[in-house]
Amino acid sequence: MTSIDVAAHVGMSQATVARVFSNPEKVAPATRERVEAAAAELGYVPNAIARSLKSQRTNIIAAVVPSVGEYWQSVLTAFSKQLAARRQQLLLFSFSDPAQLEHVLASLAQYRVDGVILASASIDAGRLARVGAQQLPLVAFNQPAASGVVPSVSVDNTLGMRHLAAHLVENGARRVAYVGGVASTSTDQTRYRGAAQALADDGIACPYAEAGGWDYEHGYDAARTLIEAGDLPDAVMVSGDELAFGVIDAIEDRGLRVPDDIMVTGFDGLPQAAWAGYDLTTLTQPVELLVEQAIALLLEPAPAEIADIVVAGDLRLGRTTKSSSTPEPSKDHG
Amino acid sequence: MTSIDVAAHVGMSQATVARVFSNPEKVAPATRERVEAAAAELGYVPNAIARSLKSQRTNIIAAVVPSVGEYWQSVLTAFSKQLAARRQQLLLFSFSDPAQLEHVLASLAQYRVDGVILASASIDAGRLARVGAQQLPLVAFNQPAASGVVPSVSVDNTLGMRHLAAHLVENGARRVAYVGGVASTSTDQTRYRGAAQALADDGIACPYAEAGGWDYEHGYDAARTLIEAGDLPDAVMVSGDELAFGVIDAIEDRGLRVPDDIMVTGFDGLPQAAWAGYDLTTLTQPVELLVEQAIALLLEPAPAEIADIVVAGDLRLGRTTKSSSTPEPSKDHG
DNA sequence: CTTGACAATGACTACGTAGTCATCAATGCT
DNA sequence: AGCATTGATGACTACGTAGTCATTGTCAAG
Repeated sequence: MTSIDVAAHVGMSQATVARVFSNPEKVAPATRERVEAAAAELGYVPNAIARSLKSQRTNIIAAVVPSVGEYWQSVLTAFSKQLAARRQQLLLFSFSDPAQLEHVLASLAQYRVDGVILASASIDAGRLARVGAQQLPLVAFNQPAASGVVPSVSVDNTLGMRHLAAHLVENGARRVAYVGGVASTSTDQTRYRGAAQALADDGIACPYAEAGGWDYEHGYDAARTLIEAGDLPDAVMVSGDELAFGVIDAIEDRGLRVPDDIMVTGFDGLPQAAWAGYDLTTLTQPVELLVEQAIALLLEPAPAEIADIVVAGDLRLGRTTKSSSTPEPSKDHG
Repeated sequence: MTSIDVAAHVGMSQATVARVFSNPEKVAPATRERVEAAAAELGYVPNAIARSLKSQRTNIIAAVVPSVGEYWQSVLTAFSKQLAARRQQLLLFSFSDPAQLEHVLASLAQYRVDGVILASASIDAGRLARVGAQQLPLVAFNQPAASGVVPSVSVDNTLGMRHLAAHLVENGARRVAYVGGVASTSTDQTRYRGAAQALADDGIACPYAEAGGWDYEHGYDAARTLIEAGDLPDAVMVSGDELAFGVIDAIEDRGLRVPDDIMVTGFDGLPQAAWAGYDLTTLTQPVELLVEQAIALLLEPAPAEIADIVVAGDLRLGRTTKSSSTPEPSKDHG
């Protein structure tokens, strides 16, 4: 079924049929109705492939997203929703191993998408620059390393961790440990920096331990190692919520209590953080807002210089830290 | 950059350049190398849009998936991975409200995708039939209602619930309540049927309570209502894992213990079910296998009759039910 | 009644590729 | 040497649409 078939059916030219679907206001109402009726009858639907070839716009945005992790899944959902509202489709390129990225980016290039969202902690600046050198609109999502190299949108990792650290110190933390995800990622680095700096202001050290991944299991294992090493901290700051869930479960499986023995903070603000079973103190990322900014950066005419949008998150207070309303009797001063 | 530009650059015809990228074995090695070198130099990448128009194959599979829910996210991930392995791309159409489906399916029709995966509990048979009437390959994923109407792949809901019910009865359950997700969905109906039938075989009733949704909050609220009504069961069977997490937290928030006071079973086998914090007894869906079957159904030549693949899941025993190794002293017989 | 303006429509073409067929050279065979 | 076979390549075209330009018809102003 093509526009030519419909045209033949109503005895008009293909051009008129095409106009009915692309510029309806340029067609006489009576004509339009006849064409629409015929199209419905014949089951004609415009071919987006052909339209894309002619118009050089696909109305498709590609998202390059890690295939694992609760956080990325929620981001993906937000993108899919907001793009749908803008009549754009989402072509998904997921990868589980950074090594696959080359291949993913190669196959991505074939589809002449209108823009690309690059969301992964594990792309280095060099590769980013190479991708950015191509013509197509691009935005890096939550990748501090991309700042200044390609247009990017991120939550303020450092500020967020500062808030969490301040909250911990206010509520009695004196010995703090940090559990990172993957030390080589800029996300991990900026988050740790925020935590370490804020704690240093209060004269508190913040030893870093790398979990080696961002998932529950890595968090669980890292916490177990930490506990077995003895010399327990009174608070653990964790680089991500999913890791933090593992940390909490490991602590409680060892018979210790959260927050009484050890306080725990996360980062991301996953839906699960609000679940009663965890009720995690964390930094909630304004995902909808971040996504909105990212899409705007892609679809609206780009500014002259490379945009670098950084948005602050919100502190979420849960049961995994003591609340200031029931302050711990402090040891050294009122 | 087009194949014509590359052809001009090496002084050959466009046809030869195109062949290098589509049928390399039909081009002399020397020629191929020259073309490839020129393409790399000029940054030429074949245009998938044009190729699709010409070849009438897009190498794109559309997935219509609800935008909410842990379960669907894991399914989506599996599809994206396995399709990538088959050199297919995934065009994502997500929707949060069944009312959006009409619009989603309409915009889906414009992209001449090679196949469609329809994954949602909330599509009725009538609509399914209408979609199936179109020409394009289609497979319904985990939608019992689709059975016989369109090709479909599902986990065996009824059998799975039978296993769970048997496990409960073996371990002392005598009064069982059922918490469903959305009663009007075929998924909910087939699951409840399995539970009710298996329990009826042992002379146990299984009153159904509808949570009204599939997420944590609905599970929490449903369990709270159940508890407040008094007359507590000794086991609750829940239609989905995410619901079950809410049920567990609600039970424990009321000071009751799982499994000692009330046992809980889920369904799906989400990653979180294995988390130490919940360690849920559930029916693990073989998602990778289901997805593999679904893709095969799409990409391989369809059989004459409408395929209806049903795969059994695996029972996962967690701490939310008592284990038969420590049997409860039975009340009426050995 | 003529002319200019404008609305509605049609003829034509380009978008970039891949498949069909034709052409031509080189090879193997009798 | 003559001929069939094979391999490599080029010319050409179709895929389905949307934009450009030309054509036709209508109407109002002069």
